[in-house]
Amino acid sequence: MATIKDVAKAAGVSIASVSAVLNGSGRVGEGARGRIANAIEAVGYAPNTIARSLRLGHSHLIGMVVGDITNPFSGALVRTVEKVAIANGFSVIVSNADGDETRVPEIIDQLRGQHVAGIILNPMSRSDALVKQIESRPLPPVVTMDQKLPGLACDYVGIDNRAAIRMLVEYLVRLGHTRIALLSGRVGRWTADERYEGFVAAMADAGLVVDPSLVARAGYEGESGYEAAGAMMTRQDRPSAIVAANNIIALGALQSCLDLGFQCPADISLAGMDDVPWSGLVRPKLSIVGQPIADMGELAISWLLERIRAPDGAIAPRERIFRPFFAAGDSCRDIRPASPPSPPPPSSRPLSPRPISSRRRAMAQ
Amino acid sequence: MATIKDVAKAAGVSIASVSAVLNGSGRVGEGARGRIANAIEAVGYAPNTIARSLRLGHSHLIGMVVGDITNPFSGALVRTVEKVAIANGFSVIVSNADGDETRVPEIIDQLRGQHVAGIILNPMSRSDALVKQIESRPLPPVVTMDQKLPGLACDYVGIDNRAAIRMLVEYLVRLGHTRIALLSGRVGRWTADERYEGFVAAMADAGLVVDPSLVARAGYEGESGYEAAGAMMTRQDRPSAIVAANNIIALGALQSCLDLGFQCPADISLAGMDDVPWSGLVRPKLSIVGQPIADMGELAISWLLERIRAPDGAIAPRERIFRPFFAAGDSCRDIRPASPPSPPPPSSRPLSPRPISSRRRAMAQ
DNA sequence: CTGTTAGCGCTTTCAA
DNA sequence: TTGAAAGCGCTAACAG
Repeated sequence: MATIKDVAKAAGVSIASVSAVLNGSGRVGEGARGRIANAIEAVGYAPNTIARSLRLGHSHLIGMVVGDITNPFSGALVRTVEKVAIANGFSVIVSNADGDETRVPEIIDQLRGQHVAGIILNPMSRSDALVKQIESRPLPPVVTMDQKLPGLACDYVGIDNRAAIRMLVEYLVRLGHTRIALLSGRVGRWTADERYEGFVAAMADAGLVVDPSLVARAGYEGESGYEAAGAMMTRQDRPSAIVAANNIIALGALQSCLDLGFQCPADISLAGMDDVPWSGLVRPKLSIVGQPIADMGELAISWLLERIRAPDGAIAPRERIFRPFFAAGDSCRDIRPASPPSPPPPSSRPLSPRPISSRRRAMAQ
Repeated sequence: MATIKDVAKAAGVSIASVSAVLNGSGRVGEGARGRIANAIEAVGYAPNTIARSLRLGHSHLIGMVVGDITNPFSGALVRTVEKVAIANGFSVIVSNADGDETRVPEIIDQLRGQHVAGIILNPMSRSDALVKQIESRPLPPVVTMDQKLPGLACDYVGIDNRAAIRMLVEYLVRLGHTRIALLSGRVGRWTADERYEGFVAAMADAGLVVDPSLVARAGYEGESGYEAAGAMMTRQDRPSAIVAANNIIALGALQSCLDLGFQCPADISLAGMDDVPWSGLVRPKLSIVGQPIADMGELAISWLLERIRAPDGAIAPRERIFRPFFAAGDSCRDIRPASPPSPPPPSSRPLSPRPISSRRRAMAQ
């Protein structure tokens, strides 16, 4: 591997000059600059970022902790973050907690060891181990997503989970539904708890009772949605509508209903959170509340880069709660006894039929 | 950040002893060992892997170059690779070429600069820039996926793309189709070329002519599939069946047909490559030829780790071509004049109705 | 404008 | 069993 020394020798200059050229400080003369550029090409030199990092005291690596890399939500987020990071000379280490929040602390220790310049963190929960670790160890700049981390001087980017679920519940209520089920993630997983609480509050505000047996807290995976929905749909007093707390659960629930021979929305109405790339092709098209992933990802990485560049403690903790958006599909039935054919959606964001490609782009960029 | 020096001072020993304890060389006495362990805990020491990497000449980072991180195919691959890598003490840097093969060389240079221990590389094409770079620069151990890189002493993991497309064509031919279109990726993109050639060969073997105007080489993105299919379907002599060279194209094409008011499979038959997580919920369910992603990812990272641990040049280049599998959906119509209702699928792999969750797992793990 | 040099934190000889 | 010291490749004073 060619080093800066080789370049210097090939160009007949000192390593300081090579370094200066590499870092753009204009202290090098035209002639030398040209010879150095040639030498770099000739010896196939690529700067050793490890040595540079050691010298500088920090790397140009950014750690990104996602809950589940196979969720298209994560993929879209990673893509956005990576794009901005690379444009700024940083690389991204993606760490996948694989749905298990207890893995977060060890992932962070790993990242600490890599001396990453900053971390974009979905903490997933507020486990004791995580809190303890964060309190006891120094951390690089951090931007949290999905869940706030109180007591840590970091930024937070998220959406209002309660409001999001509320939009879903209110939509269903307006369609005449009263017996509404909720499928959410496991207890202790932050967004799952928030969405659960939003559900309870919205139901109460609508004057409806929450049947505890119609609330499942099984997990964010497709299996969970499939099984929980199956259990509810095979009961005598099955719900008329199901709210799913994420995209994967919703798809699992839909599959379960179809497998059991139910029609959607004829027999069961279904509404979920988060967009999926091919939502336009899933039949029936799901009514959803989505998150502006690209905007969120861009803000998160921008804030992180600011923090990395700013002197320690110069930036006060910031937070931005994005507005979720509603997109009506045809997975929910109007079951009011006598009523106009269709109520207006609760949000201004229209859902015209558009090709999946553009919908995908809307989600991914 | 505490360094090895701080630990040494706190323990009243030299840094050499601390290092020895950290690395398990048993040259340190009991007493010293105990004091060092305490000191490490007391100062909250985490080894600086950057310094260690500089000293050792290599990092515990693995670079992974994917074609398009938003393609669920990539997500599943990353997940598998990362899981195995972490279990072996490595971290993964994910680099996204974002569909643009000309970005691969610079990505590799980036990774070289990071002094990654190895690279899992989807070269995407065999561009001059890439070949030149690979010939002229030293590279860490490499395992290529999707496309072989001749002349490089590395391993290769892929599938037989021609055979995969052939399965699709033969399936359609058996259903009585003769006017079959192909939507593939751009010219120069390896898998796209291979799949195109497989298509031509399979058509010839079936005694069918390839209508050049029914072959699109627009790109692997959903937009491409949408537009190309739209153009073909609005012609007078539209095809009776379309073969899509990847999952995203297939979904775009399906959306396009539906938007134009065509029924699938009544008006148009559609078959594609690669599974998608929610394939069970897309209506109609697509007939596809898939790749055993998890197996491929696991082999790739295992081979890479072997190469990283082996002395230079100790392992001869290996390659493994996985068998693609066929999974029948109901997106293809039998248009033979008088015939039995349905032909047997060309492969033994059954496609029973299964919940998306398990299908997802089948794809992702 | 250019070169010399002191470290960044670590591992690893080599002496003691 | 221990410690001193060299040096991985780079950047940034500082000296010329």
